[in-house]
Amino acid sequence: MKQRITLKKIAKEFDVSISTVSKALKDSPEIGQDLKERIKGYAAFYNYKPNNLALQLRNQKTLVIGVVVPEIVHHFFSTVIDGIEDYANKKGYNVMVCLSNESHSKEVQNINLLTNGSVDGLIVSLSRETMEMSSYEHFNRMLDDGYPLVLFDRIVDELPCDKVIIDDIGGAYKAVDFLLNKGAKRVGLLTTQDFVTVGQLRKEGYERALRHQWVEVDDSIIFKIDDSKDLKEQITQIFEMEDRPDAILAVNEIYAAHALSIAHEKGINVPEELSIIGFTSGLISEFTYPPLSSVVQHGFLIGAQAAELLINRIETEKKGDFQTEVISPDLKLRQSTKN
Amino acid sequence: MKQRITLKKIAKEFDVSISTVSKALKDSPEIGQDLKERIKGYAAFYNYKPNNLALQLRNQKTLVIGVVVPEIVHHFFSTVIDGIEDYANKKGYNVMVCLSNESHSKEVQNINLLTNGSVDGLIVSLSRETMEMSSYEHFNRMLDDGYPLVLFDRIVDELPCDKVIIDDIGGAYKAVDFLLNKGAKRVGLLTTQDFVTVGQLRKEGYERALRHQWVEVDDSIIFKIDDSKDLKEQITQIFEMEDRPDAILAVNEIYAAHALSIAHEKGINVPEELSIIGFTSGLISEFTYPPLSSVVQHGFLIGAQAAELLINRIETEKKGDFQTEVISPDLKLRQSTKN
DNA sequence: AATATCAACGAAAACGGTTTAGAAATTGCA
DNA sequence: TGCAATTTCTAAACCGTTTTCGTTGATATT
Repeated sequence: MKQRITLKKIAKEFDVSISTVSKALKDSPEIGQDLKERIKGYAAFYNYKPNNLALQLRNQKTLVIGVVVPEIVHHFFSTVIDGIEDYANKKGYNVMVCLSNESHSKEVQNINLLTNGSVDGLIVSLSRETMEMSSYEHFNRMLDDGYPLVLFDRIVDELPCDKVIIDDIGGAYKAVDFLLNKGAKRVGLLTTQDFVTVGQLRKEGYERALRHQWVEVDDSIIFKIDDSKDLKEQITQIFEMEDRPDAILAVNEIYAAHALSIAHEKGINVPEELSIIGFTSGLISEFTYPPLSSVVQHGFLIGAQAAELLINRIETEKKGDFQTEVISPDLKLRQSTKN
Repeated sequence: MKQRITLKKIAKEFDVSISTVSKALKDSPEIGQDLKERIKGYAAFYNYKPNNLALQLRNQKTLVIGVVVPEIVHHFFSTVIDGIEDYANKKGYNVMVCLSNESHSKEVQNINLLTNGSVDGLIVSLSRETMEMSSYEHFNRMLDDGYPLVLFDRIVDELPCDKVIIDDIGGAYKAVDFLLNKGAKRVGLLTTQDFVTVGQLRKEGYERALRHQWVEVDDSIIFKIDDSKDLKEQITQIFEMEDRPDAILAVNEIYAAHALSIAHEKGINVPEELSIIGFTSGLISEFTYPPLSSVVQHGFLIGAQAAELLINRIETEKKGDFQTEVISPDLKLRQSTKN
């Protein structure tokens, strides 16, 4: 790194003190007009920019917010980051992104690193491992240190902080309610293993919608995918059962898209014989055949909301009285349902 | 922000000097055993962590690399960032991501901000506006300041720095060559307007492959999409011409997916009557019907390569002798082509 | 007894900036 | 001429850390 120009160097050049230069560049009335202008000219010529680290150290704030997400190659998370960036930038903040890759230790490492002074606060979505282990000491440490924290999507009740979540129950309810209203008799659920919170909540919404219309919940058409096994194979079994569903709610886009393509292979007509709705976060649903009706999550909004909560905490230094914002998903109807 | 514990506070507590505390915590042999242990215990109890800003200021390095991309909600870019993160983390660096949103002024702002001391170097993919304006002074400034720069994908010859690009010509060549070998007689090109570099290069590869097999280039089946107009409408026209192509190379995933679904609507069989290959960067191609054969770009590799080049520059402080790494895309065959 | 060695710690500079309090030098005014 | 007021600048503290170079006081060496 070539030596950048500093106040000290300018001071030496003009044989004045560093503080004089500092004031001259800030156009302080304390400094004489001619000297001010000569200094400014010199600084402009050498493209002087104050060193951020020095400022951050002195001001005890960085105007940076840290973001830790399980992965970035995922439409939902990148949309959220987009929302965070947008709001943060408007407020003069920058964003530092770290990935946990679903690993607990990497998450701990990232949190510790960022809370060494590099940021003013953190927005986090928990890694899968962290949730499975229920191990949150790293967060307690940073909260102890006085760093504000906002959790989104993958949250946990134990941590005292602001949160932003999707109304998963409501989203699933909306979808199933819609399917029933369009005449579906046997609505199946294509979901994850039980320990995934999101899966639990969407199942809850699914069941509520059924009960609300006096339909009995039938566990034989609730399919829990094991991510460690072959996805296609597991989904295929759904269509090979004797009394198969006439509608399916899938808790994510990939499951929905696979269900659709396998139905296609089996010669099952969508949406005539089978309706499909998936939770979506990406672009896949638009381009399947037929395009998938979906429960769309507003990632951008979630990010913006999280950033707003965080920056409020940072700037007001208010502790306690934490809130949980709930963002409602919408039903986007395409052609995989009878509309 | 609650006041974090510092060396100074520990020093006051034990009534010793700051340097003594610093040395004690680093287990220096200069400090007596008992004092060392008492200080360490105290520090551990209060969860002491050295302030990063202070370290960065003193060491004149941040171990942070800045990334500026046009957008993050785009599978290609997020994959690249993933690759950058991966390599950078292995080398002990962290990543700060900023978005230009395709805007020149925002890009300038980001570059200026990051090169105020916050990072050790930058990885950038140019915004559309910057390319259209051919205005690169902000990069020249940062290069003048001695900051290393690596450009990827959206690059420009004028800037003296390392670069990482995709072999667009080769990718298009591979695809068209394959189509011809499988018996296609009229291979059309679905591309962007002329000013997009990527479009130009892929067209070049397309033409080379044709000429290499002694097929004449026919401008009437080179379709240049105008992004400001309706996409579907423009693509529909392709299938309404008298002598329509029997194969299409699309320069991106969206064009390819739309071409596929419109062909479907028109009752054109894929791949029997029409083969389609698209350049891809996302997940769409996997889930269309039929799944799209694609030219896949290795975003992760590109990111890792860019990070490697940058970190080398940072650590060796070598100037000049810049290299351009070319990453070759591969042909991923699915069912939209006769295989 | 004078000197060298050593263990254990402190002072101060350095990184690059801001800011408060104060000091010269100049001016204004009686 | 004398004093206050003003203009214009400097010194120094501060943010938190590392590191070089002392400085003690005690013990070992001759």
